[in-house]
Amino acid sequence: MRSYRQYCAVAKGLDMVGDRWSLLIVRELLISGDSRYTDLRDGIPGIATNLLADRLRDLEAAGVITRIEAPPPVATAVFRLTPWGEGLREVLHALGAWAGPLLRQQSPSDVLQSHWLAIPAELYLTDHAPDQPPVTLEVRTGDEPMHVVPVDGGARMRRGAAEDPDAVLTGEPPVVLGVLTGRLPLGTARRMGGHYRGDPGVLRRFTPAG
Amino acid sequence: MRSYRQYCAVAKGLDMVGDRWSLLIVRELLISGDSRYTDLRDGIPGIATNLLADRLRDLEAAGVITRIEAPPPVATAVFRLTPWGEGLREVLHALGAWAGPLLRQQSPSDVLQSHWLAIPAELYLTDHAPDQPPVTLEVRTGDEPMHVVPVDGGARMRRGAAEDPDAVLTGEPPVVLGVLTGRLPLGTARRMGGHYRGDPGVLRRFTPAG
DNA sequence: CAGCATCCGCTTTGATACTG
DNA sequence: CAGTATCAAAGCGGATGCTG
Repeated sequence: MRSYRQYCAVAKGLDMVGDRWSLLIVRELLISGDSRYTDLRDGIPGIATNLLADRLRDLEAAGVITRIEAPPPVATAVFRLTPWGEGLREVLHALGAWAGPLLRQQSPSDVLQSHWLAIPAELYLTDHAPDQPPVTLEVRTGDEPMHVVPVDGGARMRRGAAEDPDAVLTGEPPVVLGVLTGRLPLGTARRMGGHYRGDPGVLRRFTPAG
Repeated sequence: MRSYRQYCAVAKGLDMVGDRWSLLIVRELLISGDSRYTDLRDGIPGIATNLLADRLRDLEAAGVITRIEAPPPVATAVFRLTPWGEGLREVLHALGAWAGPLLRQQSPSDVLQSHWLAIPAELYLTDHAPDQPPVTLEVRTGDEPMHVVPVDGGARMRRGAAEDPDAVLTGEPPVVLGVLTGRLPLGTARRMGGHYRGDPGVLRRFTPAG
């Protein structure tokens, strides 16, 4: 991207990550950690392979990511956020929180990968009972199951099904997201096709307010 | 901008404000409030006039800004952030904070408008003595003077010179910014060409830590 | 003059094909 | 698997022209 050439923090930040696709690459690395080229391509549907290669070069040159070459036994290289690149978490959280209302309806042409929900969900999820034994909430929507677990005072949303979930939340993505963010009471969510099985306390432990 | 077509808060946010120049328009409206077309053009050096018109249309269609038509006595229309658009303040703050280190050196080709400093500065400035009578710190760097005043517990950076400043900070932009963010002690700043006149308590009242 | 719209050369993107 | 190569289409940047 051509620099804005403005001595301004916002403009300088955009010089680094304002290119199309760049922040979505950062999103994938924030959610999934170290990723191979094909992991990134799969996690960012729509990106052209040449642009992915271009952006990875740009982001590495900017110091946002590093390319970790594989250890000798013919493995494959992975990409990782630098500590500075990790600092973009707050930017993506702010942007995700701002754009949250746009997720209330889902366009038919929108692709959904369940792990993307981790960004808006973790913004709202907490652990209201950190001294209690840990519980697991499985979330089923989109292309793969996810599960929420308490992690030192907060909550994290991880990929995959839970081994022995204490509760399971199912439904269309906007409904599931509404429940997780505390915007939709369970009763309303049920009327919208949502489904909850297990101890309601599990949900209350993680979600805001009521 | 072509939509990413991903059911993801970050992607949806970028669909709205990910176009080149869009967030710089928001920056201007956040710092300066209601602005006319030419105010925006002057505050965003480098933007082509047709692109400014395009982006204003897009942002209005997205619900980020509104166009306020002038009152009858032939005035001129102004652009204003909607309440939702104001929510981008947190995004720009996060991005500005992340990109802060990039402002430690100023490239000779960078344009500087002093009011842009308000974003990184206000991130760090507070009012440590809200019950004391208000004081004013004038900041002279770049193309126009600015001044810092306490505003209910926090601090705001406003355009223009102060009427009767209690202290005046002068220097090259990276030095002034270093002092305001608390990164550079005054002694170090002086060695870098910075200049401070007035009660040192005024600076301490606003800046973090020491 | 403020507030655009049009035109044109250039760069970036998107889609697909191909390669080590 | 991890990219590079190619090329049409879209977007950008800069200049200029038009309209109240």
